[in-house]
Amino acid sequence: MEHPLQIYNTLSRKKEQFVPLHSPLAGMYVCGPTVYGDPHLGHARPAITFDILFRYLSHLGYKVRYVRNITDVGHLENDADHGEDKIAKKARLEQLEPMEVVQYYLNRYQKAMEALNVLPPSIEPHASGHIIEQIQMIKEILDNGFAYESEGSVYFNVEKYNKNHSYGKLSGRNIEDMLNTTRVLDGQEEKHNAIDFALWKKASPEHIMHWPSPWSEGFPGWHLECSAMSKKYLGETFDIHGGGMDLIFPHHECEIAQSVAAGGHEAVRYWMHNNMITINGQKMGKSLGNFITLEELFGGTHSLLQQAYSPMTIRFFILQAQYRSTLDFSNEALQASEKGLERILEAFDNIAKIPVSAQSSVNIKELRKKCYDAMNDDLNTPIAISHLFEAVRQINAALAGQITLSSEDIKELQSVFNVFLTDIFGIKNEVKDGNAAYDSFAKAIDMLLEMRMQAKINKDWATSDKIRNELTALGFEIKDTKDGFEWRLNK
RNA sequence: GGUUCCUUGGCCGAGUGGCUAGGCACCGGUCUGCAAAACCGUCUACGGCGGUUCGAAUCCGCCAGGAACCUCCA
Repeated sequence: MEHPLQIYNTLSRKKEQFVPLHSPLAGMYVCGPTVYGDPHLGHARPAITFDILFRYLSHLGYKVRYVRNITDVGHLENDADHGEDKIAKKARLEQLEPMEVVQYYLNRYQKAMEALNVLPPSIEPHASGHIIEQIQMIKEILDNGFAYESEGSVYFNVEKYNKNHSYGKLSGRNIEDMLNTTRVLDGQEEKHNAIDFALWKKASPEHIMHWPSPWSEGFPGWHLECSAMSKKYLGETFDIHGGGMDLIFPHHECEIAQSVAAGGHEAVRYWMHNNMITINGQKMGKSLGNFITLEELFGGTHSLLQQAYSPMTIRFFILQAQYRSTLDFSNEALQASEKGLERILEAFDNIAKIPVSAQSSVNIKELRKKCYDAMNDDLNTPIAISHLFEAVRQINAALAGQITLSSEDIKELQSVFNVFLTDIFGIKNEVKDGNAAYDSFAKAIDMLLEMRMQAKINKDWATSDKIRNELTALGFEIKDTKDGFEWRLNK
């Protein structure tokens, strides 16, 4: 498995050669959603980014175990250790069982992910299903002296941990700054220090989700679930941990502290973080209320949207930016992606129609390597896509007879598009793929258009226009070409 | 206020010292009963000022503007 894949490690702040701990196995853990609301465009970014990584590592030959958690308990509102549990609040407001809320939004999340052609992870563990593992980890941290109990809750002692370890190494901040700048919030008196974070919280009487523990009837802190579940499924040390950049602090910083405090060493070898999707230059997110749900995007039902954007358009849009850059949402940008995607898919389809020549008049041998080089450079999908667009121009030129391609080169083009566009980028033709009846349906349309051709030959413009107009009204796009016709069903 | 980062042509977005990414839009052309589409071509940018260098979008400094994190957030 020789490959020069470099990935950017947030911890070292540089690109590093990816060498898994137990090749050919590779383990990756990515922070999944807190399922208390509809998935929005922001959720699509990490899902697609790490889907690409999952697909690419698999393509390179690794046996990848991809764990993406579901947060269904412990994630509090307002401030990390004091607000109401997000799931519980939603359940209270809608008079549902918390698990009904979880199941409802989880179903919607998974449906949206499937539409985006995001492969399901190998394991999708729920925080609430791993209370025992989390309690065990708290015990280890307590035994090692890095946590303290206070009124039924257990807190991580950041100051003590920082004496021999570096709290803040991932996010690049130092504890003194944080002691000076961390706000003191009401109800935090039971913590020794404002920067300490909860491992276990005693449940208040109105809190409906709680479990027994040695300290109180309560629930685990948010940061703990990822440490406990990654350890359970990927081991004490594993390869990649991913998530959004906004999780670096405090979430991932706390994960590092927890792992070290419990097991004596860090768990993660490569930390990867995707950047945010912005709207008008600002982060799209719940707290700002400026998010657009995926359902609204697919249906074009949000007031900011000029039209509906298909899941593949969204996917392609996200892949046209490098994952560590912010990506600005706009109708213009989405429409550009939609057009570009159509063009690339059409060319992909047309590879099969290229006339076979004895020899190629151009050299396409470098294409595959260029795509690999781009992917190996920290998953530079926009560069890889730009190479595919260069190939699109060659495909079109070959179809127009301006260049010639040998059957070997045509096969090579087909193969490169299959590998990169279909397998690695996960781009599919939304009309055709998975539609078993498509062929029969397509032949019926072809038949109608053959009749229109005949009418045209007879200069029977009335009939020819009638067929075109009525098909157009049904959502078909009819194009006349030099010696025939083309059509496409607009979604 | 602290920490970190960003500023590329009409829009999105690659690019880390010399070899003018790519997509979309615009404009021009080809094709065409009409129409639409498609295809081809064109458009040569790097916030401002100064510095380093034979040479800077790319390195350094200052200034301006913006963002993320420091509370939950992908």
